[in-house]
This record gives sequence, structure tokens and C-alpha cells, in this order.
Amino acid sequence: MAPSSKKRRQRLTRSDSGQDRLTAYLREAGLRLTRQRMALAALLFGQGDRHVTAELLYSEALENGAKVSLATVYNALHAFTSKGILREISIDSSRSYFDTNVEEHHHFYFEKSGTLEDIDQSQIRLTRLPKTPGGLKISRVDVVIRVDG
Amino acid sequence: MAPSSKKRRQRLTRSDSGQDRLTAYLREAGLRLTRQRMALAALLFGQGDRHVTAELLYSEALENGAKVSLATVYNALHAFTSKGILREISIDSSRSYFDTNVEEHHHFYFEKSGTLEDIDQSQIRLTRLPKTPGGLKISRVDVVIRVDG
DNA sequence: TCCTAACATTAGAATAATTCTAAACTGCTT
DNA sequence: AAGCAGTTTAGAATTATTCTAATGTTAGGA
Repeated sequence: MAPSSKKRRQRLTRSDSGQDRLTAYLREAGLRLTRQRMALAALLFGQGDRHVTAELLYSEALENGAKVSLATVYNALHAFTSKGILREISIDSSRSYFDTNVEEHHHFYFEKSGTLEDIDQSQIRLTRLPKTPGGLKISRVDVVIRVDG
Repeated sequence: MAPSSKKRRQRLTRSDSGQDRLTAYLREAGLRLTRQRMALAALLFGQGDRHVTAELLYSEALENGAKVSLATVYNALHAFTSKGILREISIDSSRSYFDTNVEEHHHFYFEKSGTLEDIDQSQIRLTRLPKTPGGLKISRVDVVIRVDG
């Protein structure tokens, strides 16, 4: 495909907008930079908050000419999640969504389309939470508002 | 196995406690009474509020000598859910839970054990919900408090 | 009580999402 | 420049769930 290339060490440092920002983002999270992670990160973090499934991200990657396998997409999504730059959400038992917004916030879930939309934390007031059994620490509170559209 | 039985029309009306109540419950929900549905309903509704997975209910049924297939368990769970006597919850993407409590309420989710516990609606005060996009009708609001135990 | 249409059940195959495996590869620190 | 720990990969394996087509059963009417 690429004309006259010996090995074609694809440089990460092209003039792509935001490439440096991405690099820094992954680095700071403690992730090793690889070609495929960069490609996936560009799709994930290059266009505002997103909610993607592994399958969706995979097909976007292919469309963009990135050479990745589905297994790698799962890998990267989990790696990103464990480093705190993605958040996993499961609303529908058959699919896992990964949310690029890792701030505390909540979601609308559109039942017909199966899509999610963020709700800023300030939009919901949760007063009075019950005390947890055994005084266990709360790791997260998720509010999902299901709407029929 | 059964000694000297021609066809053994297993009567649903034994002296089992709560059998009549169950019968009425399923009937009122508009469900046809079958042996396997009765057996599953007995396990589901015979011991207070429960959160079961299909697999769990299936194994309980087998332990109790009920002759059902896993497919039937899924069938029954979905039938019960669509008639409003069960509620489906998905917190962990790999499993669906069915909750015998169909009142409005919320949940604690214990991350280590992967189990659920009901939180009565009155224990959580949700003031100020955002308006839904396009004025869509809210079909349900779920609050899940994840605790690390 | 008997008959039958409509609905349920079943085993096993099929599907879908995700994870695992083992081998090949590559960023990154030395 | 070199090596190793961490990554990627294809494909097989797993797990949860749904589908299929044949068979069985319930419930209501005659």
C-alpha cells in the first residue's frame, strides 16, 4: 500500500491536531503508547464526550484505516478504564458502554435507540442517601433515567 | 421412577402452602399456569424479595427436582417480566438479574460478591430531575449505589 | 368430559459479546 | 543499539442468551 517504505516506522508525531495532547494524556495515565492505542484514543477523545461500545469503536477504527483487531479494542478499552480515563457503564445487559466522561455524572438512556446521554451532576440532586450495609464505602452512585424514546 | 402411574397428571392443587396464592398471582398477571411456571414462581415468590439470574434459578429448580430446561427458565423470566411481576435489572454487563420486587425502589450493588440489595424508595430523595430531551416520558429511574464490599 | 386451538416446553443448534491463548511484535529504558 | 516487559494478533474458547422446530399441555367451548 504505502509506496516505497522499508519498514515504515509510523511516527506518532505527525502534524495531526491534538496528537501531542493525546500523547500526554495516555502517558500521564501510565499507558504505553502504541500505534493502535493512539488511533483508538484519537477516536475516543478527539471529539467531546462519547459513549461507545467495543464493536462501534472497532468499526470506526477500521473505517479510519487503523489496523487493529477487535481483541485489541477490548484490551485498550479495559486498559483505559483501569487507568481512569474511561468509565464503563452497563445499562443494557447485552452491551457494555465506555464513557469518555469520567467526571461524576449521570445518564439518560433512550430505550428505543439504545443510546446514552450525559446528565451533569448538578442537574440531579440526590439528597439523603441510605447508610451502606456494614458501613461499606460507596465507590460510585449511578443514576439512570430511562426514557421511552 | 414414579411407581404405577399411567400418565400422572400432576395436580397443581396440592396442600403446599401458598400454592393458591401463587396460582392467583400468575392468573391475575394473565399468565397461563403450567407446571414449570408454578415451580419457578414458587422459588421466586415464595421467600420474600429476591434477585436471581437465569442460571441461579435454573440450578435451584433442578435441586428441587423440578423438570425444566434453561430455555424455559429464560422464557418464564421474560414472560413474568413482561406481565409486570418481575423487573429486570442489569448492573453487570455479563449478567441479568430479575427482581421480585416490582415497586419503585433502588439498589445497593456489592462489587465483590456481585449481589444486589434493595433500597426502599423512601431511603433516597431524588429532588430536581432534569427535563428530558424532547420532553420524552420517563419510564423508570434507577439508582445504583456501588459499594466495594 | 372431551376436543382442540393456542400457547408452552424442550433439546440442541445458533448467535453475540467477550475473554483467553500462545506466538509474534514493539515501545521504552538502559 | 539491545532486550525485556508489556502489547497485539488471529483464532479458538467461553458464557450468556436466543432461536428453531417438534412435541406436549392448558383452558375454554361443545
